[in-house]
Amino acid sequence: MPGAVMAWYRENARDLPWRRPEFADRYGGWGVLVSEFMLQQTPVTRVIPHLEAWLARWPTPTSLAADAPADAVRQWANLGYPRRALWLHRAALEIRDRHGGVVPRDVDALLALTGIGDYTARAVAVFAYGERHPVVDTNTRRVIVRAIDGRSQPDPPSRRDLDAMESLLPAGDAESALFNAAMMELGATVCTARSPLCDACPIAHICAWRLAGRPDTGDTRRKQARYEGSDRQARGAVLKTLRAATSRSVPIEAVLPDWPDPLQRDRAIDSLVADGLAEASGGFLRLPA
DNA sequence: AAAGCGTGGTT
DNA sequence: TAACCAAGCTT
Repeated sequence: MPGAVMAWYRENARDLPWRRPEFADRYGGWGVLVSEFMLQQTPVTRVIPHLEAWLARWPTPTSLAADAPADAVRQWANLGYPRRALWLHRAALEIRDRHGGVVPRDVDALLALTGIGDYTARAVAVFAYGERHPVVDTNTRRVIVRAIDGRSQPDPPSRRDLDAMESLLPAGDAESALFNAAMMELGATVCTARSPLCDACPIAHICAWRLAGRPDTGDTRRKQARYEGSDRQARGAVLKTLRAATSRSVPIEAVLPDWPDPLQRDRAIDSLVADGLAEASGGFLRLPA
């Protein structure tokens, strides 16, 4: 299977900034690290412009570390999950203080950085430094569960995913990096969650799920909670006003004065402060200095 | 270990 | 239109 997927990838990979040879100098350890933070749960097409702007402003971890977390949260804009901006800033501090300003290539050192888990650590080690590790994201998990297990949707991430991918990995470093990227790409563009394009799939002939008639095998994934009216929506609205504020501090009574549920607004402010995404003092609220 | 965490595009 | 979906991580 790896051979067919890699051959398909060579012909069909999307033209993305970090894949362009002329941008290779921008996508070393730091460029890949920033891109992977942004890509955690945010679609590629929304990430690209923000990624280029971020790297233009902060071309190194040390340059980001020299600015305030508030600057990172503002620059993050509407990418969503703003604590990623906070965590990325924290990781930059850790890289400056523990690694001399150089993004580490060792998976365990990467895992020890704030905001980096099993996926991101291996993605940096493999795509930035060419090491040989299994890189498993939701796309790869979906391809594997369909092709091998014959089911329609993957289970939540687990240690087994890494083992399954490891057993498929080609022997060479460069080949294994290509295969990791190819599996993600196949899941992202062909073996999609909702309407897979099996006619365009390079491994349709050996796919257990397709050969079984694409049964709906049930979905063990968690359902996403309703957003409209949620605390998350309230947090998002509070943070949006803090980001937009021209003066850096906002009187607390001026934050969402007309929010339908004042208790929910207060809860949102408190939780943002608890998360370090906002600071309250003297009746004012602001992004973290 | 299950739940919480943004935002916007697609179906 | 409401639900689904998107290169996950932390507690």
